[in-house]
Amino acid sequence: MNTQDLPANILDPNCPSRVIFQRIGDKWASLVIQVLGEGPVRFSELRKMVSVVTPKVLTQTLRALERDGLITRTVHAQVPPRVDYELTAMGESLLQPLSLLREWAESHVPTILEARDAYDDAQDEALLGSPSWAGRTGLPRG
Amino acid sequence: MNTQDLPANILDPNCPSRVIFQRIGDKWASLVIQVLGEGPVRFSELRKMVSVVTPKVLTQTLRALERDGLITRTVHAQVPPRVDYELTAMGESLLQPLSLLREWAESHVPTILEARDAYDDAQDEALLGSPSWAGRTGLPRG
DNA sequence: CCGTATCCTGCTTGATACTG
DNA sequence: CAGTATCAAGCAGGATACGG
Repeated sequence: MNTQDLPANILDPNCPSRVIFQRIGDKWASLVIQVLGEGPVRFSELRKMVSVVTPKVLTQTLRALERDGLITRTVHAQVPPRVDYELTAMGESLLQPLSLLREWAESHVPTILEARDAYDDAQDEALLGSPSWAGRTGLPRG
Repeated sequence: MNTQDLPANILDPNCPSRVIFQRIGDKWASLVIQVLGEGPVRFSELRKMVSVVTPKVLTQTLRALERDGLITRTVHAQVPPRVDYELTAMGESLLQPLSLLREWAESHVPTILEARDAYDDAQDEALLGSPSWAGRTGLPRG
């Protein structure tokens, strides 16, 4: 497998590479990964850190990540049950590309938000033809 | 704006950075971006390259990317209509983090697929207690 | 050629309640 | 504490048909 593969495969929805993109886009998965990037965390802690996600959804997320070999689940046989989740080596290796993406996001999100506002304004004007009425938002572009 | 922001914001589902992750996870958006990375492409070409996606869905994807300021839409007033889509500067800047992610995916996907298989096998055995029967049929739990 | 208009379906997400 | 079970809602994605 070389990295010079023709671009045809990345256009194939069946391309397994897509599974990663799915995980990234998953509402909670990427959050969990980044939290676990700082060390093992137990279930209840995870729930608290990731703004009160319901246990069902968190479990689904964790199971999916475990199935993909990105995290491990360790059950401590104790009277008060304790389960720790931790990144695997592969999971940790995902931290870097994820970080890069997060950095890109943080630095470009303001521009994106402005672009959306401008786009929506343009749509409004196109529909009405008369932008005489005062702008919706107090945020002019530029 | 430093990059040392407390990790609290990345855990907030309201954090605007999430919009990028959503786009990445979008079924067609990241594909379109990577296709457009090689130059402007017109609508029908895009449809062919990205394995026959329906026009509605492709339009949705393109509109969303345009609204975010990641691509531009250029209409050529011709007898046979011609519309070209092209990455903006910001869109191009997304190419690199995206590429990194794709490379990570391509190099780890085999391991992930193995992990999934192992996980599913373990589940089957846990349920049955007797893995004597030959390998799965490919369909876990009809 | 480049879309829009409808209608439809499955999956993701979640609220709520219950168990070892 | 760490989940599972059940039910319900919303929305992304898509099939099909039609319009500028």
